[in-house]
Amino acid sequence: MLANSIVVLDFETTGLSPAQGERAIEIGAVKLESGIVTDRFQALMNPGRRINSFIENYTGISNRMLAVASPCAKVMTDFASFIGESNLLAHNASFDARFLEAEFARLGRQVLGEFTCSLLISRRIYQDAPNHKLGTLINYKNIAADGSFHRALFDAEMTAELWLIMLNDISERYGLENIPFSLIKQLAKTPKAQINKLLTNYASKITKAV
DNA sequence: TGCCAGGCCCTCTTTAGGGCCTT
Repeated sequence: MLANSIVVLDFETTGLSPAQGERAIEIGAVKLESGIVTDRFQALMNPGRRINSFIENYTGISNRMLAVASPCAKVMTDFASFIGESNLLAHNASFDARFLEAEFARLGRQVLGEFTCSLLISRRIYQDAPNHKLGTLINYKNIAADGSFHRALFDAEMTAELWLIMLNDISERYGLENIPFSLIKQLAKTPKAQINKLLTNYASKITKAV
């Protein structure tokens, strides 16, 4: 079903915009290879300043926890080794991509893999869902959730499970055995009204090729 | 708590506005 590997990641941060000086405070990620979780990464990181009470309440991450965490530079250096040149996935990837790029830029690094977004795919595949928040989609697809949302590793794990189910649903709906990353990239930017045509045509080409 | 930002996406659109998502 999923031929290539991908790293599913999630950041907890001090706010919404690295351009406004916000920093990462936790990174969580799982590595998927052929649809199986083969590795995990989780670390809190000290942003060098206190976080506000909203972020403490929202994430459950306290200033006391961050005071004893490694600095962002150490954690992000380790994370760069973890992801290597893997392609990347996140729920609302534009948010996580901005923070990954910003934290890497502080280290003189660049993101090597390509991002895709489970939010954009879910809006196309699950048009009847109540909304497309991660937690809502987990309930919508009856995925067991035994943990705390808004913690990085748990959200990454949930995004990965949702991702595999989305790929499976696409596979079943259109009779596809493999869904290459290139098709996912195309799917994420195709208007909703053209999704059926895109996937039907792709399935037709695959069938003819076989 | 919900504004800050930014990209996507819909519509009462495209010379724009506002909701959805992420923390």
